[in-house]
Amino acid sequence: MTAPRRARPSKPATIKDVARALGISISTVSRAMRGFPEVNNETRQAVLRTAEELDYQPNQVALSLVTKHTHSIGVIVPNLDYFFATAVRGIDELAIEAGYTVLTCQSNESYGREITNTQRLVNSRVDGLIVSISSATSSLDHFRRLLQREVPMVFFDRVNADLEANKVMLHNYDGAVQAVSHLIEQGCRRIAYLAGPASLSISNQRKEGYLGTLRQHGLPVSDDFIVHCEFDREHAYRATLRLLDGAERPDAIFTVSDRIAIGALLALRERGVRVPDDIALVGFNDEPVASLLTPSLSSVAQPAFEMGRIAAQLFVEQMNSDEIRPYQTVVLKPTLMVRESSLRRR
Amino acid sequence: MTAPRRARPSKPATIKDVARALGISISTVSRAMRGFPEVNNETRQAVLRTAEELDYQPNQVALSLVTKHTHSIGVIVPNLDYFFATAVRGIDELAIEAGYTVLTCQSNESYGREITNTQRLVNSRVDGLIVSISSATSSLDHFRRLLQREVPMVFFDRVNADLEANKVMLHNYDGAVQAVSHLIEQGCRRIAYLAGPASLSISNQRKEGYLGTLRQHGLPVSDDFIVHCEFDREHAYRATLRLLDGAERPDAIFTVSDRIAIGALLALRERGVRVPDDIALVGFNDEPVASLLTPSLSSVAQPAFEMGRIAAQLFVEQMNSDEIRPYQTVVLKPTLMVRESSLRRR
DNA sequence: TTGTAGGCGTTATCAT
DNA sequence: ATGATAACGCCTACAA
Repeated sequence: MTAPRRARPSKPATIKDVARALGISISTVSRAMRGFPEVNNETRQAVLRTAEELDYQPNQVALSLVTKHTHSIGVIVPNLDYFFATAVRGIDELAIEAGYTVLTCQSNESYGREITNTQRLVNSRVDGLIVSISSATSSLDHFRRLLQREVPMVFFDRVNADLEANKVMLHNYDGAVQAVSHLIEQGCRRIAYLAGPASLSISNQRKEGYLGTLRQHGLPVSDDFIVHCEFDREHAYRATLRLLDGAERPDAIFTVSDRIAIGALLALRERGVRVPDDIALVGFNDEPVASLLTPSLSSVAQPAFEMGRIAAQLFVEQMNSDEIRPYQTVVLKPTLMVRESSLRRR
Repeated sequence: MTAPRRARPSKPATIKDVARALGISISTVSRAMRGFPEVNNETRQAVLRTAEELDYQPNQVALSLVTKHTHSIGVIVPNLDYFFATAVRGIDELAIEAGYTVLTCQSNESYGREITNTQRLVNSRVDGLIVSISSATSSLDHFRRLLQREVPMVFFDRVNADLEANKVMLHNYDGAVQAVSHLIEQGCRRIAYLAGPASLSISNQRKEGYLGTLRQHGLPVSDDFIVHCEFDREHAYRATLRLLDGAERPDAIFTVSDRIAIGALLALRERGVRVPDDIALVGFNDEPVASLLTPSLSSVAQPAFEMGRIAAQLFVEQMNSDEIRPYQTVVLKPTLMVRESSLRRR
């Protein structure tokens, strides 16, 4: 009785193995593999056949060491919720077309993890980075260092104004304007804003849009109507309860994301507040869940997939041009999806 | 007027730069950096300081070429929906603890993309792969080749019985048993199964559980009550309409996933079928959306995060042991979450 | 304790 | 048309 044995593992064939098998030099193999015109046709055939037989695949690691390119893009996102998963698909799609492999890491909304991810990816010599900044990120030095080295970088969605780099983002201000204008049209006058972490550009840009719209319509603004909370259903739930227990009760809530809107909805349900009659509600992101809620949730849609594609597009362009090009900021248009949660029958 | 100029990009420092700056050899630097005991303390200090100043980070690509290890795991998933995103987080978490970087690729349920992803990751010399098989995958040769080379591989969720490798999966049969038994308890007798693609193990294992339970209760089984469709709301919607228009109408539907259950729910709503009174409904995966639907959706929960962690655990164990170990299959327990969609008031 | 030389798999340069 | 050789950045003998 012999011990169970698996097929003997064979190390991957190298260019040397192919050369030796044919009794020729590795340079010829290299040239044949890459389709250089100068190599004799019969030689080429022989090389290709032997490579096939030996299942020879060029070692990308060795190649990268020489060329300084890995044909890979490191992507760092705070999480993989619906929005980011969709954006990553967009990045992925264009990247593949352009011959790049996408390596996705999650920072988990952690500053430390973001730094670790950044460093590991860079040390693994990805050709560059596409990043959406974590909500906990307090300093941008880890990115600045790379930008200084001209490592190609594109930021998307959660960008920072101080960073000189290519960016793709939503016109967050306009998204808020659409949402709040709509609520005002529906007769709402005391509109609250359930914001995300104060550190995030998207939180604040949407806040500006919210404030601007209120002012434009001559509506009062109050700090009590602006509540910050984490991107998390539970936090949103509690924040909403605080809002309901405040001195003045709002007649509408605009939230920075659908996930937060859901937390709000649960709180409202529990308190027996009718939506939209007592309090109208508008979310942000237009996740598929929005249309499935009862009442269905009005939400500001953003083109996540396209945002990803464009980010990858900018990245590839930056890679391919050796001249120094000015940084671009692409701003995408939001679209308000009106549903039951904000439609008042009059 | 001069053209705008950015700070001059500096190439990353190499071990040579550090050595040269100190007038010592690179081997000493190498040893000092890695904390070898034999190196003189003053030398070590000097090296560390200079490395810091020059911002020297070892080039992982060069390192990999020597060591044959990249300390990275390639993960291939069909998509990044809630289940897979959660599982990837689980993989990520354990991998980071163990010092690995996770590179996630989506096959987009495409056989070709799965092959491409596999090849690219392997050519980039990831240390191994953690895979959930795409629904379109028709041959497993691309994986078999790697297994033969003893490339560490772990399959999860969508596994294949013919593959000799480590696996983590749900007890799908039991999940179906729980769901169907529950429906029978609720008085349902004509229970239909809305299955996913027939090529998938999870579809079929759940089908076996469904059939087994019906037989055990002496309930008739009928092919008309088993409908396959893509993992997609739209397909599920149409499949449900077909089901409703069949000769005999079911009084319950068990679905292979929540996404499909949602498609079914929309079809039922549109036809004015009351859930659960006319037709009870049970989904699979227990996505967060399940509890938010109206009626809230009963669903078989699976520990996605834990599944990911265990997959990574198996991977790391396989990496760290040089003896040939038998392949393991870890089977996790499902839990039925009962909600309104299947609870009949009697 | 430190330095030298060879090698990892590939490409590029210069010969032949 | 093909081959030899240096180089990429690092590690691991082995030598000093």
